[in-house]
Amino acid sequence: MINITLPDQTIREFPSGITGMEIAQSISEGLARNVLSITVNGEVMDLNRPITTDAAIKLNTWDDKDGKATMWHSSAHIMAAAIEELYPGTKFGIGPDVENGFYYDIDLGDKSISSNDFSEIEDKILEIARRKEPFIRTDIPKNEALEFYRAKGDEYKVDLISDLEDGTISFYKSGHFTDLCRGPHLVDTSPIKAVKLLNTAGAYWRGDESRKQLTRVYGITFPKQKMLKEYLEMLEEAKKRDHRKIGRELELFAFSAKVGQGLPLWLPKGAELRENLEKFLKKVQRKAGYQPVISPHIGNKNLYITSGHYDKYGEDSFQPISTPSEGEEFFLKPMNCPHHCEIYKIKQYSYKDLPVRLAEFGTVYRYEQSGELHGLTRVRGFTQDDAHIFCRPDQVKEEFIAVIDIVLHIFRALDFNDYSVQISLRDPVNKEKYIGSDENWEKAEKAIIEATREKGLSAEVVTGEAAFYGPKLDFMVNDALGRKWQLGTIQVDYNLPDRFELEYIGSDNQKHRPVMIHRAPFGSLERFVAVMIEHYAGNFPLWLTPDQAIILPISDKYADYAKKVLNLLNNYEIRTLIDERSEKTGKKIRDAETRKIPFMLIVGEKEEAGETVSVRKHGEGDLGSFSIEEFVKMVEDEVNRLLQ
RNA sequence: GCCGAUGUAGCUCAGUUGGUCAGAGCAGCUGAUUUGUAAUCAGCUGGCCGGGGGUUCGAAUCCCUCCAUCGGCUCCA
Repeated sequence: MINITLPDQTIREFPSGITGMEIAQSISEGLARNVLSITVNGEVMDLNRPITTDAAIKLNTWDDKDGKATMWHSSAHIMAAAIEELYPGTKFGIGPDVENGFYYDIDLGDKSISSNDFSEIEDKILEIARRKEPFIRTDIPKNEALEFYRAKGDEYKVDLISDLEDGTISFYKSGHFTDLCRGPHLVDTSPIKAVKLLNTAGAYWRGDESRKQLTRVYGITFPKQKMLKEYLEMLEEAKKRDHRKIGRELELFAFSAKVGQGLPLWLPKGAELRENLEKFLKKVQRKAGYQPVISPHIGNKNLYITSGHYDKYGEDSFQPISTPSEGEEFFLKPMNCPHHCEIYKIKQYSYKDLPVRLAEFGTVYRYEQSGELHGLTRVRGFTQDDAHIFCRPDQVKEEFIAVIDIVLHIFRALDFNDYSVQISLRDPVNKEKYIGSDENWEKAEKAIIEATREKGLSAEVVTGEAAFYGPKLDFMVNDALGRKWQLGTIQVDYNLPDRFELEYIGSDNQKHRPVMIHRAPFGSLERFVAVMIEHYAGNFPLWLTPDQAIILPISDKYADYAKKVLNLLNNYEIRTLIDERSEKTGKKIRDAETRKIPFMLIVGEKEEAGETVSVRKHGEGDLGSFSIEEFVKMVEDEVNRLLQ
């Protein structure tokens, strides 16, 4: 007999060799019907694998992440089986589950699949699912496995197996389709009740640009038809929040092919929004001891040779601008840090002067690959809320923590709760990608890890994601469709101070090298605004929104009073418009609601007589009659409440 | 950059197998209306059907190419 510990810590005795499915059946009929996989001592396994030792287990259903993962992983196999039936000769790469569904990378030879073919494949998947094909696991010695795929002519699987350690390799067979796979899988295909193929994409074999591009087919499955319907509705809703759509509707920004792709044009409303954000951050930074600086949009090639950017990115940048007579070469500024290093060098600093914090909303230009451009989140010209802190080595941790505080303060003010934190370290096996000594890197990475721990942030550590000059702490958020974007970033850098030979005079009257912290809480204003638009679905907080109120006169007769109200509100610095069209009030309200203006002030006979406004709040409705002073106070109170 | 898809008025979209197929709604303009909490009525303007080339008696529709956009991949200082 073995002891099985259930998630509620109760321990039950079972005969050795019992399976997950049998345990589920012993608990309840319903659980047995819904269970998808089992986690045994932290490892997700097939429900029909015997358990032979004492173990802590968890039975995973659709409501568990691991249950969904098992379902989707198995679905990928079924999709592959369907594709193999419909497109004989297809070769298969990898087919994992992902956050929302699964994909399979396939090589169709000279054939291709497009969304027109999806319904045929979906039907075939459901047909296989209904056959209730069991997933049968077999372990095969490595050389036999290689033989199997060599005979089949599937070079991708041969490639995968060749990289595996010698020994036995597990395979799963369902119906006619056998796949190299670690598992785990469903007991059989029957839980798959609804399927939707989402899109196809090109994907390089093993993520390597120099290798062949396979066709990646994305799909998602559900145990109930209704869930698929809900998922598709959710996707539709998410699309409504897309910043590209709202940006057009609210006239925030636009692109022009004539100006150039990836070069955003900020329209008046968008510029207002952005300026409000900038004002907010400038205030925060001034309080935190930052000094504004301004540097030009281009810089001499030598500047970037010194910084190392030329070596690293010179080839992939906008190509240099040459002066007509001297042939001197200049680059469009891709980074502010080299300029800020030179600003630091203008003056001699004592150890008592540090830290020096130089801040600039610096617009930078980077040649992003055309296929990478995406609305405002990935552009070729953007403005960083950049600053560089030059400090003594003993100040690094304290300064780093202060920056984390600024980022968190900003996220809190903007109601961004759903972010993740990532520590990006150097890839220790590919050191040639980076500049600087091992010693400097170790110090920098240690500083980030310690500061993050001290702030109690739970950060994911990813190696190989560091900048070429130093490790980073990145703040990531998801967009409406779940795509991850990096916003704030804080980087510790011992290398650029070396390259620029930055110095300060220590208490020992000797020259010392400062440490640099690169930091940008928003990251890029463009990207930040994009994410903000999606976060608020265009309903910005009152202090940020371009237009805070709109006055709606009932008829032309009250135009004079409306203008009087406008003047009063302007004096109180409430951003206010008037809708003077000879439209009915209902129409004016509708249009103001569509424009997502927070307050509508309706003025007619009563209001003029009583020196009041009738206030309607966006999305909420009529709030009743207010004197101008009362309304102003309400606006100010709300702004203060949001910004405190 | 790569794979795939898309591109019709400012916006959202119709346009059957190439043959009155250049349309609708909203927006805009003009006029009427003077309006009380999500759409007043009427009239009108507006498009080289992304650009260029080709096939055809004839192309929004088929082919080639370029550009842009969308979904991914790769990249992201």
